[in-house]
Amino acid sequence: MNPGHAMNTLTGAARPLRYASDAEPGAGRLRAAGGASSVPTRCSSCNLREVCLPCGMAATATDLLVDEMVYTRKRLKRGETLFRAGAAFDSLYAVRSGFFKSRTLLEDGRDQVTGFHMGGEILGMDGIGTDAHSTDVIALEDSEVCVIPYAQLEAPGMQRQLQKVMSRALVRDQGLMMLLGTMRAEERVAAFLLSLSQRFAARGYSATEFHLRMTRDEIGSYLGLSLETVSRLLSRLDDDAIAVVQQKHIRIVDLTRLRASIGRGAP
Amino acid sequence: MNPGHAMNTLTGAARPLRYASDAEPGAGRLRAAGGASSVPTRCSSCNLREVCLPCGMAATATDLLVDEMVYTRKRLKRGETLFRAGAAFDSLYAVRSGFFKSRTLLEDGRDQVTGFHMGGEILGMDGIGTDAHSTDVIALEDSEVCVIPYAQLEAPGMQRQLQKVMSRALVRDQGLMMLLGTMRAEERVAAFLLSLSQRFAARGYSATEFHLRMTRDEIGSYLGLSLETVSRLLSRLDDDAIAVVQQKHIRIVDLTRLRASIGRGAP
DNA sequence: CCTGGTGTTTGTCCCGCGTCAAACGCGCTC
DNA sequence: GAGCGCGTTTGACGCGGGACAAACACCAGG
Repeated sequence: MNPGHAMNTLTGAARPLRYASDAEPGAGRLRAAGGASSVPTRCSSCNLREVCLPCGMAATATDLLVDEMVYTRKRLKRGETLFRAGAAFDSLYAVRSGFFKSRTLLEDGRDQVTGFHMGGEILGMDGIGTDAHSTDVIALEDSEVCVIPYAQLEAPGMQRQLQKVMSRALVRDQGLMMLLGTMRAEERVAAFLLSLSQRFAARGYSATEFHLRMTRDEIGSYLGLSLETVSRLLSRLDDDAIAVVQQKHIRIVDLTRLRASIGRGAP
Repeated sequence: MNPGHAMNTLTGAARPLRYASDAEPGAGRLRAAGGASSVPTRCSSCNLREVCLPCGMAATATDLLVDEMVYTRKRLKRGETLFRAGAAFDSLYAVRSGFFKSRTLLEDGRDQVTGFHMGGEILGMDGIGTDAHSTDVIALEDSEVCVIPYAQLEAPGMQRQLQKVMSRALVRDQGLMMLLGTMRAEERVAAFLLSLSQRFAARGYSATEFHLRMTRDEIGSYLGLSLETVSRLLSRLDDDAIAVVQQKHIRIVDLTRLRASIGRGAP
């Protein structure tokens, strides 16, 4: 249908540019419920090691290194802030459990949700360049993170790994820019659901049935739409029997048609 | 006017999140015309060292290191491609002279310009995570880049430096997301011009008078607008005596009002 | 010089989505 | 259980900006 190389989907259909997933290809199913222990965490025994920062390192070379990595944890309750824009940067954070949003603000008061983050993803990379964070990160449910002091990230293997994670974040952002720049409202909502679906699947949860942790307002902000439009389009997906939408509970019924609703086309 | 911390401008007015600038704060004026020599380039004698990747390293520690860094160059003519989405990643590129656009495509044929790049900026970081590029990068005028083989980037200082550059790119993208997600057409065009203005200024060119290297279509794609809307709004800036617009030549007459046109407000 | 191609400007139309408004449902606390 | 508040849904309306179209400016080549 198009000359160039087939590339870059937000739909979960094909190649790279899976715009909202830091999860690695090879990441199988794994229960990510989060144990009860409150001792410092050892990477080698973490159930997220396949999707987290050290991911790939084991295969690479320094398995021992991963074994020895131990981080302190931090718990956050729903609504609490992990860090704020302007705050001094000193650590990265790996999400162990829970769900976060990140948010950027313009000085005139407008703000936008720039990402939603779940288990295994790395937060705080926006602070590396300037030694200060440029976003707020807020827990959308009770959550737990590993604190990774940046000064401690010296193993050369880790450096490479972090660069990979950052690079993937860049590619993810390009996907979001595509979404905001070229997609119509209906497509944005579909792409959003498909992205969540993929990411839940990569973490061992159902790809077709899940709970939204964020409000319509937050979805709208993320997608560059009003909350009413988001609500309307979710209702339409329900009407069209593509998904069952009951408040924050989503069940995708017809994944094929959901994917299809992205590639061009008026209702 | 707003509770939170004053942050994140796209306007050149204040703090971080200068959304389209990889240039460093301390980067003074420097003529970036590009010498005539065709020998391999030594970083220590490059006129872009203050805005390029090694920037900050000299101050940091390993000045010798920078002295010894030598890279091969590559020339591109207007319209030529530096790399394509899907191509194997092996090098980063530092822009020595000229002007580039990067572009992402969706498999249904839609594409979007995701960035414009000028002297001192680093291209190709999208490939680090997956060992393959996810964007096309194309020269908008005759240009020259330094080729930096990724495998060669091993000095720990360089690793840190690259992380900083990548982090800043992440923050820059957040700025673009804000633009695409929350700004009205008029604001987008203003923010775009202000961003260019800053970046030219950081490189020693005039902040108020410059040539656009890209077409209206490319600007529109970047800003999530149609080319007609871009044209109309540039005409309006001219009518309102905020800028003189003659084809691709821009002269900003009233920087204050241009900045003001971003913070909320109907025409 | 004229001619064709590409990029830009400007006009007209109209629809997608933002805005305003009202009613509803769920989960609090008391 | 009653009352309240936040989040969601649905409707009505209007406008910003996309789509289409036509005329114009600039440049290269014959």
